[in-house]
Amino acid sequence: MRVRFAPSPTGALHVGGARTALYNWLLARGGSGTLVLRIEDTDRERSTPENVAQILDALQWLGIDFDEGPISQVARSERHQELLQQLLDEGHAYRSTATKAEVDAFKAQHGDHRGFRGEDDGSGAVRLRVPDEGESVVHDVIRGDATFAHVHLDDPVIARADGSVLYNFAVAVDDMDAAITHVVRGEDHLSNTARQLLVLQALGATPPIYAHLPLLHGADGKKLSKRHGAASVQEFRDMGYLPEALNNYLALLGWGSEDDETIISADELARQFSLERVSKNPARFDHQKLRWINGRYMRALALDDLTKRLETFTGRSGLRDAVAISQEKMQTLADFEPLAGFIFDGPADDPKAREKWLGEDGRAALADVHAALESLGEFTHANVQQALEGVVAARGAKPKQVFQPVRVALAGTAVSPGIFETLTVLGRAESLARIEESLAP
RNA sequence: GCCCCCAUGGUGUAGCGGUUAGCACGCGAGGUUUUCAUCCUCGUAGCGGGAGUUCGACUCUCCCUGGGGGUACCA
Repeated sequence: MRVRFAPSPTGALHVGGARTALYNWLLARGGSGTLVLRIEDTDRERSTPENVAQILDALQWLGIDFDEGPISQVARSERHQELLQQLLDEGHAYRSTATKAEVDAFKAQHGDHRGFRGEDDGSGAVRLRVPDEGESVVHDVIRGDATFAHVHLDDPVIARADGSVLYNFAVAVDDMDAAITHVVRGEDHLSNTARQLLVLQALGATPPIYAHLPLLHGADGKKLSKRHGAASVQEFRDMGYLPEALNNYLALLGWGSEDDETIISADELARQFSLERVSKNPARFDHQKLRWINGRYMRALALDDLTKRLETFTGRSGLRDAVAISQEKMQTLADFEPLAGFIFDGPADDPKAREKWLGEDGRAALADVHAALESLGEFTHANVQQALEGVVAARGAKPKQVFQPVRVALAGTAVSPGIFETLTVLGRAESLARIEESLAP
């Protein structure tokens, strides 16, 4: 099996593209297949080296590696010219100067049920001759057969007037030359497949097996874009998602395992994945579920691993202790700063929290805590806990009446990791200093 | 306009002629709990509509409706 992922470098890698890449990768890794990466850069206007770099970066971050490539499509233009000339020589294609307006006029004249057929003008763009009779059938592993009657198809332009080839031609040729056995791509290419089949046929080549994946939509059912919070892989990375979580979520968007597992490792996915089980309907991207899955992965990570990722994500260092007491409270890497940033930056400023918990009673409790901690022996979790619980008992208060003022004194907010853990991580001196700060008039 | 594809709760999916329509997220109610989370329990909600085929349709066929894609000298 030889599969390929062929992104167009006209922008960052979209999560839809990431899923396509993932499915191809799973296919290759699940069997003993080969994954080829090809950059579809025939659109010289919109393709940029920066975008290529960005796509490569996104794939690497996701852990999607390839066996061959990246192959630049324009780098193969000599081969494209050769085959283009062959089609011209054999009469499968012709040069036409017909403009869009002329094509429209032709169709208006012949009615809606007649595709455009041009004359050989000897110059202009190259169009592929589509037979009037017959039909092209896309045998799709996921959808079954999709039949396209030739009468409805216009003779497609396969090369510009300057001779540079267009997508539908280049793709067919490159897949053929790379001996691709399975073309797995988005459903937006299904209609184009009929044209590619025609190119392949003119070339006398045997078409690969096709599988068109359902498209990804935003929560509103519209095309997924930045408007929906995030669309590119980099954006998800910046939002604090883990690549393995994103992969896991993406795999499940449009594919269901036979059992009902939700958290599935890449290895297991590769083992189970099959095109036959890919869903036919478009899927809406659900950020909440991604968050939940991400949280699961965050909690399952070894402390050192999570620490490393958070240090990379935040640009901080020495996070281990703070991470240890925050791990089970985070769903994304981005949750760390608001939850535990106070440990390094000092208390946050939350007037409402102070007002609510540092009133007369709160400050009295805080004073008791200060005294208890000051005279405490070793400043360990167990001792700290005992001390605070002692204050609760002595004051005849509810735990929260003592703990929350302490929390606000330390964190500046009413939310933080466990209070005993936080005190322990902060250490006696820092803890007392912050409490004194809150006690000061 | 024309061509193609799709249709199970709010979301992602399982189901592949006979099921109390399963699982997960979300949501709701409880429990655990020092906040927030986590965790546990229970609950909520679905086969778009209409004709057929069949003893029997979520499942097969057709139509409608809805959604999506294509129709570029973009990919």
